[in-house]
Amino acid sequence: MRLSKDGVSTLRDDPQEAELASHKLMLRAGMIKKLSSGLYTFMPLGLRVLRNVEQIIREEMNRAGAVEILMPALQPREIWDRSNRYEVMGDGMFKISDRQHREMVLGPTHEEVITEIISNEIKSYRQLPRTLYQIQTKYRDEIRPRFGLMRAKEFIMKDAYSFDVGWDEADTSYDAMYNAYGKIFRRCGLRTKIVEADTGPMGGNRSHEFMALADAGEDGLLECPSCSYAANVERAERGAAEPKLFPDNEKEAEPVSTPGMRTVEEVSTFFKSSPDRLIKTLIYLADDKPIAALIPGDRTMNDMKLARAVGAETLILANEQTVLEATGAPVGFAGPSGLELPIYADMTLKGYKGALTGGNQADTHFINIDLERDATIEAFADLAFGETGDPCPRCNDGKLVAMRGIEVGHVFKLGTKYAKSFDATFLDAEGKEQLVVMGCYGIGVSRTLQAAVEQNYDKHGILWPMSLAPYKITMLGLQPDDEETMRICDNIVDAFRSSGEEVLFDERDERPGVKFKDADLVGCPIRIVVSKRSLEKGAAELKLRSSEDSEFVPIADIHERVMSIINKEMQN
RNA sequence: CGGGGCGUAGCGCAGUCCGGUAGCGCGCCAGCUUUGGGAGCUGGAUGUCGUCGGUUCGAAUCCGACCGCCCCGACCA
Repeated sequence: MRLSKDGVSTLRDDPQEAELASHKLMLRAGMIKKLSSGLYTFMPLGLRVLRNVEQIIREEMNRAGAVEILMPALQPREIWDRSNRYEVMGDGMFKISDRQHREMVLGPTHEEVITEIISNEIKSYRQLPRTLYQIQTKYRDEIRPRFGLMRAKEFIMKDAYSFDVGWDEADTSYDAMYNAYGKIFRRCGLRTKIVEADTGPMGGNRSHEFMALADAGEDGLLECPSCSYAANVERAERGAAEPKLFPDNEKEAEPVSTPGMRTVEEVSTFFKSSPDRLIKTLIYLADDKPIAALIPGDRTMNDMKLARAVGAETLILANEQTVLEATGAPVGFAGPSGLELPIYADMTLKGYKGALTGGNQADTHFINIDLERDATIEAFADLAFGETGDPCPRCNDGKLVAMRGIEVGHVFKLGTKYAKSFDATFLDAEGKEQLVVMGCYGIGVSRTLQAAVEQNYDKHGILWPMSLAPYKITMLGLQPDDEETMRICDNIVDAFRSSGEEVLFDERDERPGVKFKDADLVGCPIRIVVSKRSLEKGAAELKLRSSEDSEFVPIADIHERVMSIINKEMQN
């Protein structure tokens, strides 16, 4: 590809719209262009990277025994009614209608379609197991699209679906995908962690997320360095901690006037105490009934954990009015002592003595609270988000470490949820009708691309892994006016082409500095410079994007030399 | 949905407070010089100042509504 006429345009300044390094770089390098919030065009270079990710996925999916198909993005409403997800997905789906006023949705995912198709297709246990996949555009009406390709309204996804005769057999299919995912992300040059995850609205009983590690990631995860435990922070358990005793822990509880002291910060400053000495009391509506939930003042409540502990279908934080009715005090002064509500306390509060709580009365807090002496606790449970330093739930000596990641893949064991909705059954060896057991497996293809940038850049631009680079080789011809230089460049390009490698050839009438800057920005891993200076030595200059050093290689050797670098790199 | 910020040339921005008919840098076009890390000089083109309405002799600037983009998010017990 010749740079002078293919319309690749780079930007010198960071676009105002972008915040994340990867987002800025993709825009600056001309890989993507925004049409509107959450909607992006893949420009020539970006599209080539996307195709490389897709190709890696196809190879590993096929190797794992999955078969590619392509389903419609546009789907009739009825199949979403059958699985009961038209309501569940709610505003997360784009809903449209055709000219007959028939209601349709733009598919955010394809469990419904695949199960509908497969329910007619599969009749006998002899046809199982099967795993089908597609690479396709998905549509989700995100609450807040952000960070370019990271969270878009329209994005490219690889989704796979497995069908098995039973639950144990489904684990085999699950493991095959799990292993394939590991290979895919490794080949994409990503550093990932595999974490236990919640199944959420998908349903099912086993689930892992593949997280590309990045400080800018939207997801939190916790890992134990001593054992293999790793989980999404939404789900991560914590090991038991030592009970906390604060000063004056044998004294009687006593009300103290705390005018206007509502926040943890205000109260702990007022009492010259650490925030964890204050027991935060939050009022929730659990299935429309008020409950209280307690956590240490320095912790954050995990609503999902609380809902599970309470056994509630719906859980929302109470509004000011409800708090006033339930506690007799305005927001900021709730406490467990004397509270006539079911009280759920975080497990770390067990044995808390000498603590501070709200007084259930305006401008009042209690000191010297012994939680189990001064309040009636319905249950102690793991309610708060885990944090760095919390004990590992699986091993004795481990301390959890928090990190952030980008969710690039997610695998679910679904079970029979969709099979039931779509009557997807087969006859087993005894001639009995059985429900197929399903799994589903997603990779954010376009997100993976951006995650790769987020993990591989420096102050000059992108450093593409060899496997994803839009072109593995970029060649700069520094004297485009010089016939001899151009002839040699063309020969080099032709030689690589006959080896199957297209070269990004910068033959623009630009000064050398511009070409160097753009080459660094675009981030092709191998750079060849052909110039008068190099030709005096009968050589081309070879430099890797990842290295500071360059060397002159005789023109006659450059092809072989570069191909060996590529081949070596691509084997990893 | 709530809170905050921003919309002025392809990109990055000034001008808005205090109304007088639009500017800077980069990029683009032409010419000359230059040619290994975002060149210099000269000349030039490019704008419904987000949209609609209002106030005014006069609006990028003041007022109102709307639209778009970005960031944060029940922060509170």
